[in-house]
Amino acid sequence: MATKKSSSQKLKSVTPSGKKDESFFALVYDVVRQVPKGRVTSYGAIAACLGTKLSARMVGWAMNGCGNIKPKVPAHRVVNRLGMLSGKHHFKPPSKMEELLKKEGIKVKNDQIVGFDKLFWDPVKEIGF
DNA sequence: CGCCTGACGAAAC
DNA sequence: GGTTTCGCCAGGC
Repeated sequence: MATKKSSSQKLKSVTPSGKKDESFFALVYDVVRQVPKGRVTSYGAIAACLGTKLSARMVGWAMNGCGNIKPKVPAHRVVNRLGMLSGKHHFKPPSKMEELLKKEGIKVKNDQIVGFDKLFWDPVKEIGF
């Protein structure tokens, strides 16, 4: 690759120049895609990062097409504030979510992320909004 | 054009 | 202290 990842690539909302047509749906996908492997985040954190913290529901709702989006969105890294795999039931194979998380080094016990507190990845802190 | 739903979150009871 | 309900915002029918 010619360019080597320009250091911190802050996507910060998709506003190239007034082209926010992507709806915040794409924004959610972008943020989730930036989640490092072995890390997890919560819907509310993403929502807050986008500015819609008033409605974390929209974030999860945006994932409605998680299997319909172009680049694969690691929706399995997104869980609710409790660290529970709330969206696992929406995956093609519900167990796929735990499998992916376990593969990344994340332990899942009883549909809940073990050490969610340390694995928690805050987009607002990393991206800075 | 209007009602309902929706993978959360926090407050209220 | 656990359970329930409302609230947010936006899209789908």
